[in-house]
Amino acid sequence: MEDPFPSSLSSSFLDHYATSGCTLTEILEYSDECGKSSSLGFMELLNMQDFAPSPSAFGDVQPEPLMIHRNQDSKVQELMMNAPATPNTSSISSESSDGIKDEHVKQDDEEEEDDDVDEEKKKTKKQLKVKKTIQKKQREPRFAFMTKSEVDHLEDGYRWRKYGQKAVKNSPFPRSYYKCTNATCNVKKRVERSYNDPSIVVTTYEGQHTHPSPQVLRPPSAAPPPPHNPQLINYSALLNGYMGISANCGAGETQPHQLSFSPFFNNGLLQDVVPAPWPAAKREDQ
DNA sequence: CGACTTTGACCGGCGC
DNA sequence: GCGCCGGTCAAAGTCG
Repeated sequence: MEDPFPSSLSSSFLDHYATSGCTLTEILEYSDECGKSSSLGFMELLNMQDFAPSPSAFGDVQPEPLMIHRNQDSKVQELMMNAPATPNTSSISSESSDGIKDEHVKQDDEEEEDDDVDEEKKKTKKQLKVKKTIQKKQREPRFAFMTKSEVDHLEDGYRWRKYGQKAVKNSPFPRSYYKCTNATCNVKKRVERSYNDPSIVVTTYEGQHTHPSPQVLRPPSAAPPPPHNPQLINYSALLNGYMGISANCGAGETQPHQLSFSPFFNNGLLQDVVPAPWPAAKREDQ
C-alpha cells in the first residue's frame, strides 16, 4: 500500500489527463478491500489504448507537478475494511438501490394496520437512513483527486444534481455534494476547494456509474467535438477504469483539448512520484 | 413546467 | 450524555 505509484503508468493515462486542460496535481486513491479490486480497474485504465495525442503535442503549456499517492485516511480505511471485496461493481449499485426499495415496500406492508401514519413514516425513514448509511460505508469505494482549476464543479461528461452544501471546518470554502442525475446510478461526488491553495479543487467520487457518460453516448454526427474548454475533464474515463467499467472514453472526440503536461511524466513513465498530504482541511487536527 | 440550486433542518457517528 | 461535525433531506426558489 505504501509503494510508490507504479512506474509502468502508461502514457495513455497521463495523456488523458493532459487532454483535460486542468492540471492534475494529485490523485488520492482510497485503499481498502474494495480498492484492491477497484485498483485493478484503475490499473487497467492505465494500460488502456491510447486515445490522446503524443506528448509532443503539448506544446507550450506550463507544466505542473504531478503527485500521486494512496490515501492515508484512517477513517475511510476503517470504513472500507468492512467492505466486501466485490469486483462486480455493477451489482453493487443496483443491489444497493434495489435493496432500499425492497426494504421500503416490505416495511409498508408490515405496518399496514398501524394507525399512526406519522410514526410509520418516521420509522421507515429512520430504517432507510440506517440502511443507506451502512450500505454507503460498506460498499462505496471512493476516489479523490485534486485539480488546479478556477471553477469548482468540473465537467466530467456526466450530469450531476447538487443536493447539499456545507461549510467546511477551518476552511472558508464550502463543500458541495452532487449526485448523478441518472435514476439508476448511485454515484456521488463531493467538491471542495483546498484552503491551503484556493486554486486547487478537491473532487471525491463515491460509487460507480452504471451507465455510460452522456457525452460519450452522443453520436459523432449529432454534435461537433467539444471545444477546447480548459475546464472540461474526462474524469469519466479514469473513473470507469477505476471502477472496472470498460471506458469508451474519448469517443467522438477527435480533437485534443487544451493540454498540460507533467514534468514527472517522461517517455511514458511516471517519475519522481511525490507523496502529498491529504488536504489540510480534512486531515488537520485529526 | 421540469430540472436544477439553495439552504435550513435533521440525523448519525464520534470524541470528550 | 453532550456537543461538534459530516452527510443528507426536502421545501422553496430560480432558471431556461
